[in-house]
Amino acid sequence: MSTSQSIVDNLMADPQTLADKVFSELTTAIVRGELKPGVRVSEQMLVQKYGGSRAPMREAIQKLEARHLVVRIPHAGARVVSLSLAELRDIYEVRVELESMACRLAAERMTDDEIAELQTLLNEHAASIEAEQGQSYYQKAGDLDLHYRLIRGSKNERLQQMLYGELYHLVRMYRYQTSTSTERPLQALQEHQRIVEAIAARDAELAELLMRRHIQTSLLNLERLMAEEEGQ
Amino acid sequence: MSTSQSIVDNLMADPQTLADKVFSELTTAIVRGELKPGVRVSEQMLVQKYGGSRAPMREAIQKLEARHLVVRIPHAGARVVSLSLAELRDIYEVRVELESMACRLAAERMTDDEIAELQTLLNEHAASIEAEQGQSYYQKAGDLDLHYRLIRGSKNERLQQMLYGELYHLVRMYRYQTSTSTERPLQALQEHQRIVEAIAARDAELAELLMRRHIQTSLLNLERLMAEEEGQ
DNA sequence: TTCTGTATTTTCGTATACAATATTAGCCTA
DNA sequence: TAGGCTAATATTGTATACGAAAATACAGAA
Repeated sequence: MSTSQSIVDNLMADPQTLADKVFSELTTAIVRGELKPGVRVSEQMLVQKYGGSRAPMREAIQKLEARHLVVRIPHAGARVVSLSLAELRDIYEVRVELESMACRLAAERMTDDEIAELQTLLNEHAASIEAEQGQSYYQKAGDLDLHYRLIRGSKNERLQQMLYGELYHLVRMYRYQTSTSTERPLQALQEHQRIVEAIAARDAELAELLMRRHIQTSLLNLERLMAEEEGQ
Repeated sequence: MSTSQSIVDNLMADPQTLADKVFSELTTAIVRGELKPGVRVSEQMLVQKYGGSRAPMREAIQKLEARHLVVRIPHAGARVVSLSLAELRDIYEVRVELESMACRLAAERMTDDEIAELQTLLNEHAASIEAEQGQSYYQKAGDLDLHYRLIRGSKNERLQQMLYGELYHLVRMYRYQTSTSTERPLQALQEHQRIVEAIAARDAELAELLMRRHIQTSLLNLERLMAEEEGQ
């Protein structure tokens, strides 16, 4: 579990340029909900916050735009992206397809050692839930950790880029915002266990199916939470 | 057929800024192979070519990076992306999944009118091939046109963004470069016809399957062409 | 009070200048 | 002659300045 946080949070190992550093920090801020959807992100503001001049700030904002974390309008500036429920469904629809695909490929391509590591990871999660010490944050980190490993297991670089770089930030962003409540950790763990079992059995089709259902369930969950939040 | 070219080539309707204009032109240049893979794209060079100052050129290059059309290394500059066969396979693997998904959704979500337009389009293609007047460029444009319409038919904005913005430029780039030869237009047309038939019958599963095969065939074709070119 | 048109202010798009880094060419040495 | 080191060059990263566009505030009229 010691590596979970780094895998989840460290997205840019060594920012060689100021623009990259700002981009990296802004990304985490947005994903964590410290910068809320719809909030303006002006270049001047970033200069005051991070120092330096406008040029690198502008570049950072453009990088955020490329990852769909902000929306930029010519001459009008950038705002933190604000997704409608319909857009979130679109994202999940694509995510389901890509991640279940990744799962299928993982079942075909992961080495036996890598699969063994998955099982170890799940045991740790189980212990963590049993002891109820990890709390929801670590459980979520653990959840992400497994998903990341499976995606990596697809051995398809482009697929990994699309899932990490395009979709996951947005998904995480809305999960952070909605799920202050504990997010059915036990059920999720059991689903994970079944998925890993299928992979261990090299049953690609089943693994794909189970992952598809797993993510669809989490969408239903997210919709419920958003509806509740709306109702408040 | 009159709209084909605009759909295929016009990617930015009205570039409100110089950076966007340069980005737009560079994109077409790279996709058409006028800027070959591996070629350096320096800011100074763009200033000389398009006028203006470095700032907007820099921004254009960053936009290209976001679309994976150039690779940028800090302090070292940008080069037109050069894909290995393995990377191209990764891209196609993802494309197969996303586009067959789009096809499935199209079968479920397109209106009857939209489907009727597909059939009209195919008739035009058939006539064009019969007359052999269109030549390979128009046939390719027509091929793309159908794919674009199906993707739009998915009614999933994010899916469209990913296919257009992330994958298609790269796919087209390598198709332009390899396929000087006529690219099995008749066979492709027949495959298209079957796909549209399935959509008209609202048989989503079949439409998905046929599209999957269609793209896999085109990958095989591309690999053959690249191998031939390698051999020269 | 609410809407609209205008003026002010803010912010962005672009131009230019300087600093830091990587590339390249040339020289020296083995 | 080949390889490595050094200096010159070129290119990028950043800073600052100015013009243009949009957001905002305010005043006046309905």
